[in-house]
Amino acid sequence: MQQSIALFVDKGYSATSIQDIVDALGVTKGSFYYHYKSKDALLMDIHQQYIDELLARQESILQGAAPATDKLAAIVRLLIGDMEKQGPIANVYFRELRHLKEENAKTIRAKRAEFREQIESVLLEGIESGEFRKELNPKMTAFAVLGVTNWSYQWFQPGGELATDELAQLYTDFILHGIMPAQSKKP
Amino acid sequence: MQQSIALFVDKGYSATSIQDIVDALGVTKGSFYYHYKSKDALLMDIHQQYIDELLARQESILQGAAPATDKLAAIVRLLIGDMEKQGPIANVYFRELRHLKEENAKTIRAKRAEFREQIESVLLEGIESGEFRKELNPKMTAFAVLGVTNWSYQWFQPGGELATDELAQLYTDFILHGIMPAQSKKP
Amino acid sequence: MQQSIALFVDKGYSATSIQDIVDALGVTKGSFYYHYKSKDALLMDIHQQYIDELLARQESILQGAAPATDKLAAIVRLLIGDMEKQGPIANVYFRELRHLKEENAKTIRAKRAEFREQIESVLLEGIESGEFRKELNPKMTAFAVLGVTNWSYQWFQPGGELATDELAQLYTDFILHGIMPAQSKKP
Amino acid sequence: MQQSIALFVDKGYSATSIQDIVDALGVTKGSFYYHYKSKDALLMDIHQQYIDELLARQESILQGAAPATDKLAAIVRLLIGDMEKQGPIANVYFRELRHLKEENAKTIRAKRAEFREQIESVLLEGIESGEFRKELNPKMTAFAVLGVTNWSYQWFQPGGELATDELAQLYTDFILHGIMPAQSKKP
DNA sequence: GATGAATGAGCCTTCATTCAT
DNA sequence: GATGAATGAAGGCTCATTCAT
Repeated sequence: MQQSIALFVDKGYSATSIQDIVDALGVTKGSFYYHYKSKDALLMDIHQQYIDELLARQESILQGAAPATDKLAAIVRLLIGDMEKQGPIANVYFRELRHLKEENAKTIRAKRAEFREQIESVLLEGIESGEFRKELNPKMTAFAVLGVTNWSYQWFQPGGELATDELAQLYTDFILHGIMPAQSKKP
Repeated sequence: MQQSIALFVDKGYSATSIQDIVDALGVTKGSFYYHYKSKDALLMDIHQQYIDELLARQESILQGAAPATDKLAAIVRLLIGDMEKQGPIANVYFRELRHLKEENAKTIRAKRAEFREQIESVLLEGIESGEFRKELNPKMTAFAVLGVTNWSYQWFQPGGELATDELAQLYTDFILHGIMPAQSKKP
Repeated sequence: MQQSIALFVDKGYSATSIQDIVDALGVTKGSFYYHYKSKDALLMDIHQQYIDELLARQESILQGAAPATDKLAAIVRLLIGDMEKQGPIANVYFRELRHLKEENAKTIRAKRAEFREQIESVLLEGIESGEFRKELNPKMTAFAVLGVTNWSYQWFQPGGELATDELAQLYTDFILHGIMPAQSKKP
Repeated sequence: MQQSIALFVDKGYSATSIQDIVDALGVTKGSFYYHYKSKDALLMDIHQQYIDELLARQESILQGAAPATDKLAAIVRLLIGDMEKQGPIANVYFRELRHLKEENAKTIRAKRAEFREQIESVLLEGIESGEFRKELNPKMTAFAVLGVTNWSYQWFQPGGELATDELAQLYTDFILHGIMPAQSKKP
């Protein structure tokens, strides 16, 4: 799975052949099909593993009694924070959904929506508590947050000019400024 | 080209065959190769057409003498504003770069960087003029802006609950709040 | 199609690969798939061509005003008479039905039943006219007739000790003796 | 073997994989190869078991001192009589000979010929004793008998409108009428 | 401008078989 | 007796591309 993720990141799912994968591992195609039912099943496994972990960690953030501001910051850190380890798998997750067969895609899309709706509910919480601006559209703002974080998987190079922690900090800042009322900015 | 873009959006470049394209048009493969040298050349044409128009329109925004705030808002509108017409081509542009052959990819990556750097320069302008917060990292902020806008191509459905104009307005708001100092917020 | 029939006769449908077929023709696989949608489609074509011709010729036999005895004899000659030309295709037809996909198999089974029922109707005609024995079970007798004729495709070698005409004569004789009343045998 | 026969009947030898067989049994492929040297060996076992029993039973029919008419009737009953139990194996036997490797096929073909020649000899016996018509060609008539009986394996459904006993009776009748002189028909 | 036919490479998948455990 | 893992060959099919007409 590790190897296949690396290849999918590099060339895309469709353009990566089973032969590419098994060559990278030094095994044979027959062996691949002993462990996976199909190329599609492999892609599904990748998707499921990523989103399931993400949802689990999001839930543990939501269960706490922290203010919405802190919860949102934690979610941003969750998404960006371990890009080093999760970067490749996330990359596949964000790009290759359409190559799942419809039946599987439906499952993943549902979990994807769930994740986004949890962000919406944190935003709503913050709006009601007065932490966030009243005029925000929670749904669109959730998409904006996801845009900022997820887009970084397209360009961020771990080990480049910025550490992931620093990026997470910058973006938390940017997002919180974007949604908090003018007078209540953190010092 | 229109048809091929629609198919690339739907199934991805690799998973779309020339046969798919010509079937959708009711012509034959031979005919395709009369007009395009290769599948790759078609993809390059799509990329070039999109980025060239974007750069041209960005330039005309930059040439004005407006404040940085207005310029940035104009760029956001440029990216989101005509999603109805440009949505599909943008979708291909954002997803299929990796399938260009290296030589072509280099060209596009250069223009892509140019576009981003122009946003950086607007941000810098705003920081210097005091319109934007001093502590911003212009490069990372440029990526954040692009994240917010470009990500919308992944989920936005024209004709859904929100018009593109409204989305552009919401996101301009979100972004400007994110980068302007607390005390100078627009009313 | 000729070549593929020969190969199917020799090795069976499943054991004959597309490669086998195109090798025998000196073309390439791509070429095969330009002309046939699938291996299954080729098999269907073979079935359809055989049964359609058979049904057409059977119909022209039935339309005449001849006595049932003559009609039945004509059908036996129809089945055995041109084994030289039709032998191979008939062989495939009798053996490979199960490899058609269900949808196609249904079509062929229907035509097959039609052919048999026409034989039944000739038998019934003969029974009513007193040409054939009253106690015959028309359906089972139709199957018996088909057994005698069709089985010969499994062992008959054209150019062997007997000409097809002679075989047709022998079998017409055998069958008519089998179904006519004792007293009315032909001299 | 039971399971494999059922699968061969359903899909054909070539189209049935070892995996299919072991799946149906709930064991693993390794286990199959502990019991059978190869797929071909399994097919040979099936053939051998069927023809050996048939030959043995035929021999016991032939050893009696009954008239040819009775012997022939007994052989017809032998072939059709226990179609319920023997149907599936006979089906494989009649269809899959060509998938034996040449060396094995030769053995089976020899036994097959032997069985047929025994029928020929009964026919000859009957012709000489005056039970059967003088002008019969014993070889072709033997094939006709086998056609009537063996073809029934292609369409007969135990538990359908007719019992196997009744079918055997009908076909004995048909065949004997077909070969006996007009004046000596049974009452 | 367009077509029909062909090609060779490559694709995903399945196969019969082997073998260490 | 049985299993799990592997293998190399082959299978059906699709692909981007070419080219004579």
